[in-house]
Amino acid sequence: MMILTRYQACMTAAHDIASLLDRLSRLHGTGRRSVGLNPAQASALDYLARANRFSRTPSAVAEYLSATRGTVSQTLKSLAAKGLAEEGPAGTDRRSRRYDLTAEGEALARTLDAGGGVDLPDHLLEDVRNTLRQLVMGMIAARGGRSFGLCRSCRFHRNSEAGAHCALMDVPLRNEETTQICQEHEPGDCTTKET
Amino acid sequence: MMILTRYQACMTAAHDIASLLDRLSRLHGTGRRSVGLNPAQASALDYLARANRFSRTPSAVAEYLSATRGTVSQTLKSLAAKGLAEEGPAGTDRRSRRYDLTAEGEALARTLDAGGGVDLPDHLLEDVRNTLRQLVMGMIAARGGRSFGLCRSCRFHRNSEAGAHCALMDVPLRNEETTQICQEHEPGDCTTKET
DNA sequence: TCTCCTTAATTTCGACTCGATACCATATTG
DNA sequence: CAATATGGTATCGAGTCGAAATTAAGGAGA
Repeated sequence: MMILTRYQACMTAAHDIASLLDRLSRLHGTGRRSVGLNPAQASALDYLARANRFSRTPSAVAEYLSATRGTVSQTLKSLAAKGLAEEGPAGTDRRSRRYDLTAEGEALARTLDAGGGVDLPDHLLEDVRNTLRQLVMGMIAARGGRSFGLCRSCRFHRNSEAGAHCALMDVPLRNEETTQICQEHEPGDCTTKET
Repeated sequence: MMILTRYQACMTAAHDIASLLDRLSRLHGTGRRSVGLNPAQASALDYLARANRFSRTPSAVAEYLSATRGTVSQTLKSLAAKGLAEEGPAGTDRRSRRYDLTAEGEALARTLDAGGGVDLPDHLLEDVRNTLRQLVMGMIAARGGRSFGLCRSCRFHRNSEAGAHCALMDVPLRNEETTQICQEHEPGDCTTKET
């Protein structure tokens, strides 16, 4: 029984993982087809619900979802058409747009929680989460993408007595913003593993 | 820092996992767009390369990939048109078809190995594989799907001095068949964790 | 200020996926 | 021998996606 670990020459661990990811992608994708949103819209909605105000532009969504800006543009427009998001200017650059979720959008985003269909004992959920996180980070790093981590784990994050502060944008941060996704995130001093 | 494990009320581990799966799906999907095959064809090719002779029917592929028979029918036809697979009868039921990979198909399937873009140290790969396997099995079980495990881990698998044997189909098994995917697989006596 | 270059976003187009539906051929059951 | 179930296929429409072209705005340098 011990010889089983390499039971077949052509079945490497990497290949096996690729196959599992494949199946996982399909299971996950077909599971989400229920709330009136298609998978792309659901993904964008979920991201918008978790990203901070600097990171809700079409370009940021596109990079997060590994899609093109053109594709994402359509998706965001359709979310706006459904009344789930609102388009507006982002900052002083007048080319840049930002999509904020409406109240309905926020509500719908919360209902997507249970959609995963993951049904495992609690202690395994943590393992799964950490493993998936490592895997995502590895794949991101391999193709030179951004980490899209939480603001507070960023190397530009400062915490003074006046409150949180971003040293890159040089702006003060509201408290809840420090636990949102930021497109400018760069893995920091590792005081926390919630990247 | 210890309070971080539940840093935001709305961010459960299950939701976080769903989001990670989402991103993973997209990273994985966009990575495979290279060998002249589209993602669906690559998935089917990989499955055909690993499934035993009872499990290479359109219906089996459809259930494995969580797709409809209609969709899979197209995919398999296109693989045949490219000379990567051959269609033929499956067993005595004259409705049933079976797709076998050609030599070119086998060769191409092997080149898909490195496609995952997973770049992690070896000892982590095993962890990742096992975690993903558990996750897939959990999701399958939650929706009543089949496990599609390896023949030799099935509860119908018998091993006599005459060779391997399937107690469900009541047929003898060639040696290499015991390490292939079977659509009739039901998790067995757990003598091995390679399900 | 006037170019040249870059970047953000959108639009359009074609290839493709996918699910739904209807349909055909072949078992299987009563 | 019906009635029903099952494996597979064809077709259609909605939607995804990437590529390429376009528009608009910012920035750099002469």
